[in-house]
Amino acid sequence: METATRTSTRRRRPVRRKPSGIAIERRQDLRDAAVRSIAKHGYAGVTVSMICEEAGFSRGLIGHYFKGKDDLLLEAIRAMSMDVARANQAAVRAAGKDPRDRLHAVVRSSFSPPGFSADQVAVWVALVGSARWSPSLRAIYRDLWRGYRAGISKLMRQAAEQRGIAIDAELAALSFSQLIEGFWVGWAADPVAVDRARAEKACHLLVDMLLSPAVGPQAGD
Amino acid sequence: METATRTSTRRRRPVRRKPSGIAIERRQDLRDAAVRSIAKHGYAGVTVSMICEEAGFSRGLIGHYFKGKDDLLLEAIRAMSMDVARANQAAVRAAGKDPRDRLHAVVRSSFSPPGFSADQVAVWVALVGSARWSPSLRAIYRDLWRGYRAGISKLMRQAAEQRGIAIDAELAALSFSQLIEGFWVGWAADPVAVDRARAEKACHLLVDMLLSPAVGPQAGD
Amino acid sequence: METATRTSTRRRRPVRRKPSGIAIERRQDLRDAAVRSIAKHGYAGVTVSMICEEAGFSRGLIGHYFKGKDDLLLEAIRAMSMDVARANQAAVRAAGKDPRDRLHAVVRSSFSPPGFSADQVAVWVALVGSARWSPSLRAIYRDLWRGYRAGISKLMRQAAEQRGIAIDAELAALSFSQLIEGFWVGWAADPVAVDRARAEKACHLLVDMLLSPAVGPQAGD
Amino acid sequence: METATRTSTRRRRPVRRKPSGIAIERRQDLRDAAVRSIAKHGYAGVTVSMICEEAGFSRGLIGHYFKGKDDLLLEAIRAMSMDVARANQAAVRAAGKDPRDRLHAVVRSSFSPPGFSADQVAVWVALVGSARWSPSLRAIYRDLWRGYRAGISKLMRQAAEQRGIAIDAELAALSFSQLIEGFWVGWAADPVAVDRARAEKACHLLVDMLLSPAVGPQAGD
DNA sequence: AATGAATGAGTCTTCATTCAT
DNA sequence: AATGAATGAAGACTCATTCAT
Repeated sequence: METATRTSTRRRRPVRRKPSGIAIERRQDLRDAAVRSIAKHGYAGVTVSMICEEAGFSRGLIGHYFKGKDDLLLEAIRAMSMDVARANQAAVRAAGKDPRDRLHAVVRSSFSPPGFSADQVAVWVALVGSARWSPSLRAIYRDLWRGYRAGISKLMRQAAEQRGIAIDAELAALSFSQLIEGFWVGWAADPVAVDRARAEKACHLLVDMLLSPAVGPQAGD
Repeated sequence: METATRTSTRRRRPVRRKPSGIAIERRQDLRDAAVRSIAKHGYAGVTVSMICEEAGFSRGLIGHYFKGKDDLLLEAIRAMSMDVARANQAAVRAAGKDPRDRLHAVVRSSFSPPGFSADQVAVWVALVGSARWSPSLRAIYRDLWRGYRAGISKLMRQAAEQRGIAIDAELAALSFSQLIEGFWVGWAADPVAVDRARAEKACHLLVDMLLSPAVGPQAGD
Repeated sequence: METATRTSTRRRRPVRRKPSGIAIERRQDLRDAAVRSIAKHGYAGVTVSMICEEAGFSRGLIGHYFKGKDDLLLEAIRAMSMDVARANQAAVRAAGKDPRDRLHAVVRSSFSPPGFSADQVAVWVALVGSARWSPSLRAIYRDLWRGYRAGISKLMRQAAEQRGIAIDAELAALSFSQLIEGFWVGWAADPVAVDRARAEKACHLLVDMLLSPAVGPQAGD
Repeated sequence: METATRTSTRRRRPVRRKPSGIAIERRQDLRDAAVRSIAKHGYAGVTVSMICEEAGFSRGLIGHYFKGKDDLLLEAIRAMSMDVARANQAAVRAAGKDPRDRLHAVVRSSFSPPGFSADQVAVWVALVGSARWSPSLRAIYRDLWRGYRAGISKLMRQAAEQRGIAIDAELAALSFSQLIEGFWVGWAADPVAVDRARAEKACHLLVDMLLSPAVGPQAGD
């Protein structure tokens, strides 16, 4: 229904705004439930009821912690993205200083927990399959990949320099990121044909090939 | 080749011919309109109204030619898939006998019309983003890729034999297919970062790397 | 849910837009049902279900003929307003040329059908009680009264000139309009205390008093 | 006089005193906040959250002091009505003994503080616009007007006797009350067209006209 | 064969109320 | 006494499907 414009006068200071601990917890509960629900039913198939049931709360609760369904879904996907990104970063740091080792660490991280799980891949595929038609999802998607590729690109450049070869690091990073993404979406839809272990192996191989002298993407091609 | 977009020149309400001919044509009209609608609004965002309006018919018409919305959408995606497959096959045949040439021809075909168009990629992404949660879509997806990979695998084996190298042709085919799919979904969501020409270049490069002695996936690794 | 922006390409001409007779009829049905429903339950108390049931249709029908509940309610109130205005105009025309006769005719028209009915007064009161908080309703309200007062003001001026007295015609018209409105809202809430016949009598009397020499609102006071 | 708006200076969370005193004060706080909220959002648009926020308390507090939302709203409107009535009574008393002076004092009181304020008029209009559909509101409305008219009627009779003219005092009082109410609702929805000062002037004029010999409502007409 | 009118199920959202702390 | 977390009912809206013309 149409609402009048707020002609605010004499409003007292709004009652507390600080997310009060429990609020943070509930938002987290709902985000997690949303991730699981998206994984189970797809981005379009998920309903508020499903999420709340999954979280163990009543339907109306969502309104207390999120502006609406979209807001929650977006936050859930953002959180999942950040989890994946964090897992990669941790893997990189744990791999030592060598750029080539770090690249292989990213590959491993991309196909094993905590950066890779059935739910995470499913939500990622849901994101992929919706980003084209939703500006907000698209923004999440782009930001994540662009940052990711920048990191990979840097590692590629370092690894190439170290080995004394000249490569198109950006193109290498693009191949790297898209091969992983290709395996993710392929695995989500057909985990039999797109075996996880073989996918990882193929990615390791790609790194090796890209960093082989006179074989990888020559700078200035 | 018959692409979905080619039909855009079809006139509304064509003059009547044989009843059966009309039926075939109507189904075709609706399928094409469905493809365009999915490309425009996403798989979940498309409505019967949109499709019928896009096709130039009234809402109720769909019931005369399809069991329902899902039936139409499935057919539309199936048709799109077959168009893409046909384009690849034609490209392969046109490339001559050499298996390596044929692989490069598939790459070219994967990033240029008639096997590659904005609508086709969009619908493909819609398929990818829904296949996990729809048995029917999953079946379409799997059948297509499995057949595709079988063909690529065969070409990989032939090319390797020809060059006297031993490779894991299945793994090579898997990498090939998933890199292309990775580029497709990346391009759909971020065509700026995932440039079409560079994507194609990266795929050509992958073929070359895979078929390089002592670099590609060694059989028995 | 979030929807993508419409990237229209190749859209065919939309299928017919002409309100097809039956559409006009249904809109009318729904408008009438809305007026009755508002009269029965108040502006805020009315629901889409009530209106559709009152009209004898299913809940979903409203979406075919109106943008939504607000749209329908607005149209209904607008239509009611115009009915009242038309009734007044007809009464004025039927009253002959004399401006004083015409003013009395407006009074009569304001308290007898077709310009006055329980439903019309109820809807008017609903409008009065919501206009302050709804820009759209306010616009309807203002337009109607301003036009109304302009007409009354003109008649007042003519009647005064005819009788050779100088009055503040605008103030007279304002008094006239607000006395009638006061009686309407009073009658709606307490028809026993605010008797229709006595209300009409009081309004006739106001006209006479306003047009009495040396008693009414002197111009330039 | 106690007006609804005067309370706006009350501090949030006053220091505790006697339990009963606190309870009285809380009820008062909530009543005042309800009046302001109704004025701001309309009778139907007001929510418990709004009122509690306006009062500076948490949502749940209302349950401690009122049976529910309706109970609070009713009390708030009742309080506002009584404020207005009290303002009129005070004005009458302050005007001296002359009945005609007293009537003019009521007019003045009806268009100036503390009997007239934007919030009070707004809440009054909310009452007018809901009374027809709510037995409780209707009762408040009727009681108030009936008492009011009885007082005006008495003054009218006295003033007429004093001046030696015979009038229909009830009808005069009805005109008086409904003209004022008409101006109130008109001013609420269109304060530009229904100017406060001109409204007051028109009401003073009505009193004079009603009390003019051979012009006003003759007893026995 | 084609239309578009009508239906009703499904979903999101709002919000008064309850209640444990 | 006060808070705000949680519930669940109610209502608006969308849209696939049916069907009379």
